[in-house]
Amino acid sequence: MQSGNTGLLPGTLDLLVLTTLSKGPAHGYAISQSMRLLSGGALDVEQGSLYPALYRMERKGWIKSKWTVSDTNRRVKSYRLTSSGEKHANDERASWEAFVAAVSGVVKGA
Amino acid sequence: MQSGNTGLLPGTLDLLVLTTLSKGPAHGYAISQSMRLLSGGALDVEQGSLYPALYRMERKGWIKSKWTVSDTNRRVKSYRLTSSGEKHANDERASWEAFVAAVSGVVKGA
DNA sequence: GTCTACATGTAGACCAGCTATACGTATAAA
DNA sequence: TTTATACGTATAGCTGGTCTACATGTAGAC
Repeated sequence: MQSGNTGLLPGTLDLLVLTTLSKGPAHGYAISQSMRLLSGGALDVEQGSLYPALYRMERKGWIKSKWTVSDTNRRVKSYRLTSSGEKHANDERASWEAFVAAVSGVVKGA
Repeated sequence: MQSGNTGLLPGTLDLLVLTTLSKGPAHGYAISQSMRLLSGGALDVEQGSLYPALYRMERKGWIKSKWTVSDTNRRVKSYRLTSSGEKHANDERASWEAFVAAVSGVVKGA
């Protein structure tokens, strides 16, 4: 069961994850926590959304994974941003901002 | 072939259409033009996206259609917002704004 | 010895949106 | 008069990301 998102996530999840990773490598669980924290609790990305997204992005070469041990002493899969991913994140951020501006244009009237 | 949107539309299209209709009844083609105009050309909603969305929303009772004749002397299907649709539009706008704030929180870092 | 938080993973379904195409009309230009 | 173009509605079929729901397992606290 999720709390915050209302079907708006599609298309934004990649940007969210890539941005989070741009602050440094992290594993899946930590990424979801980080997103929840930074969004003030509004964004609650389920595992069933997050993990498939991570695989997808790794397939596309935007991120790379490596098994390590977390500071909580658990085996975790740590992801880091590739340079290709960094570039893609910038593109996505630009698109997102343009889109928000466009929607605002409509919602606020001309 | 579309120009502006990059997969971000899902979840926002309803809000866009309902908001457009909140300014007065309009037919499909006019709605798409209106959205393009108000977004400064950034939003280009294809017929294959718009018309199914209109049916969906009519099924849900948010809008109502009626065949009329446009000022260009053509048979057009004019849509108007119902009170239920108006309420829903407000809810969607609130969700959208909350979501934008949440994403901004992540993208801009805390 | 049990409970909770941590952590990864996947099968299956859902469904909105995209592509592509079809059909048709009013009006103006050639 | 025929052609072109903007106007206008419609739908079949695909794609693909996300959500639901479940399975599995460990570290540390109590």
